[in-house]
Amino acid sequence: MSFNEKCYAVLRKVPCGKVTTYGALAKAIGKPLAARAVGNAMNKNLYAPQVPCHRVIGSDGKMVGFASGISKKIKMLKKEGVEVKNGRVDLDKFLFELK
DNA sequence: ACGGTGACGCTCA
DNA sequence: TTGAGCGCCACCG
Repeated sequence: MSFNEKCYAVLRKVPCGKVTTYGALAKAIGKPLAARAVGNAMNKNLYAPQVPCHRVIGSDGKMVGFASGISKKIKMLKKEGVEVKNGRVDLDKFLFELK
C-alpha cells in the first residue's frame, strides 16, 4: 500500500455533499505535513473515476489546482449539494471528518 | 542516490 | 486582505 493508494482509500470515504482538505487528508494518512504529496498523488490520479478528487480542496476552503478546471470542480460540488461561494466552500459545514 | 517538480500550508510584509 | 517566501513530502527521470 503505497502513499498515494492510502490517499485514494481515505478520499473514497468522503460522501457526496461533503469535502475534505489536502492537509486533513494527509493527516488522516499519518503525514500531517504531506499535504503537498497528497496533491501530487491526486495529480497522478491513477484511480481517476473511482476517487472523488474534486472533493479535495485547500485548507482555506479555496479550490486549487485541478487539471480539469476549477470551474468544473465547483460545478460538480454544487451539484452534490456543497455550497460554493466565489470558488470557496464553508469548511465548517461541508468539511468531512476523516477517521 | 540526487535533484527537480508540484492539485499544499503557514508566516511575514 | 492579498501576495511573496520558505518548508513539507512523495514521485519521476
